[in-house]
Amino acid sequence: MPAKPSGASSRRSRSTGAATASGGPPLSLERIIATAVELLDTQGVDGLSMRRLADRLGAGAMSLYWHVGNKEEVFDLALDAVLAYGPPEAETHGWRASVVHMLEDWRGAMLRHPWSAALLPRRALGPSMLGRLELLSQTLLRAGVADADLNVAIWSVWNYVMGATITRGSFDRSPDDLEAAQRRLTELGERYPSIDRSRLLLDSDWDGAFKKGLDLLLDGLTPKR
Amino acid sequence: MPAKPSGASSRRSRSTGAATASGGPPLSLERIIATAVELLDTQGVDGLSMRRLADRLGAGAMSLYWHVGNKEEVFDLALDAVLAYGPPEAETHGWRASVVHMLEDWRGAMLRHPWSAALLPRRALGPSMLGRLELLSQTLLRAGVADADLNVAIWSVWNYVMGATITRGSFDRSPDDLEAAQRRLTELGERYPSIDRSRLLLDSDWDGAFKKGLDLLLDGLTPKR
DNA sequence: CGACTGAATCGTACAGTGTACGAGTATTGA
DNA sequence: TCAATACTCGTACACTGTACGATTCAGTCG
Repeated sequence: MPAKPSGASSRRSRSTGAATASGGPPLSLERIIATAVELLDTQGVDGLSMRRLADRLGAGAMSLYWHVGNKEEVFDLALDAVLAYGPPEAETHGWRASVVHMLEDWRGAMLRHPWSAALLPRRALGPSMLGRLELLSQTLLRAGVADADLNVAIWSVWNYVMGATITRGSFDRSPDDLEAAQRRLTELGERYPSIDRSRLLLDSDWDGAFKKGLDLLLDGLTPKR
Repeated sequence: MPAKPSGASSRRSRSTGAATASGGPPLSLERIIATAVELLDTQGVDGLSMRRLADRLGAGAMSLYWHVGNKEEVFDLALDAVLAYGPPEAETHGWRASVVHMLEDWRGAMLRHPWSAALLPRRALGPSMLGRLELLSQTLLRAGVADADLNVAIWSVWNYVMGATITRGSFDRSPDDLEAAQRRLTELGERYPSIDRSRLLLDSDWDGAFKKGLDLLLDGLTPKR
């Protein structure tokens, strides 16, 4: 029985060259995850199957299991890859700017990869998310948040970003779909007059609302001086 | 080719009696959905398969498809059943109380059925949710929110409830799991000192934080007098 | 009574899924 | 040259959603 790396160490195929005997470049964790992200981006969560993933890599389905323990691990790694964060080299001015930068980058990443927002809460926190939380935690402390209030503050921010992004992502369907939904609403106008009239499903400045709400939230969470 | 009801009309089995020939009560949309909710509650989203559902109903798998178009419809109907809302008969005092009541009821329902929170953003809005949104909309208008601010206000509240509930639900795993996660964090203490020290993954007064944040949010959204 | 109709149930079959198992191959080190 | 290691992959199994068609049953009409 061979020793699967799966969780740790080796796995890098030094220079085996040779490729997969059918010409393509050799398998590797990096390539697998990159292709998985591609597939997820184009086909959605249900579009990712081990066989399709392997096909796209020019490999047999079972070959993936040398590099990866199971499908869930593919999700975890893809999620973590997409959520990686390197803070900007240019020194940011003040704690507030660095918090806002990280959060908007986070949100941006989830919107670029719409499957990620819905997946994130269902998987354990990976290194990328832990790193972001650590940064957030340190920055809030630096901003003067008391130890006792820290957890509440962190989760408030987390909840805000997740809620806003998941919702927005779910309304990112084609305009046709939305129009259809709104039309259905109008047909039942007697039942839902108010949300029909306000065109709730159609007119929403998501990005503006996000920034505004975030400012308010940060104001409320940090000590007023 | 028989005419499937699936979306409309008939479907009620008048008094066919006879049952399923194997004794159980006859199939019906109500029974199917009720059993689906049971299954989802006990086995989670992945635990619901058409065959298992049919087994539990003492029926053949394909019999379900007389009452339901496909599996997605089962999800939609289960979700809607679980999220139904009848406002309290006792007249509530003021708009604020009625908003808070509806939102806490909503949150309570999602926490009682943990699969629902993660599912809700991925499905179209059903009658129950539309009804809740309509109520929210009318109440906010009554509270003095301007037409132009209405959509932003509604979505802010929605985002808040969704974010808080999805996150809390995802941390509702067994205490053992959480302990393990925290221990892993401590092992990597050098990497994540701050969130390790604050025991972010363990100590969180979700319910208290929810109520507090909601109050703040409503304060910010409604016009100050 | 028999013929007919439509509602409802269900068995079989098919394409697709994740992955356990074990055989196969290529590359390395002794 | 031999053995170990790293890696690939074919086959098989249990399970999924559901298309299709046969079957059963209740009720109505002639």
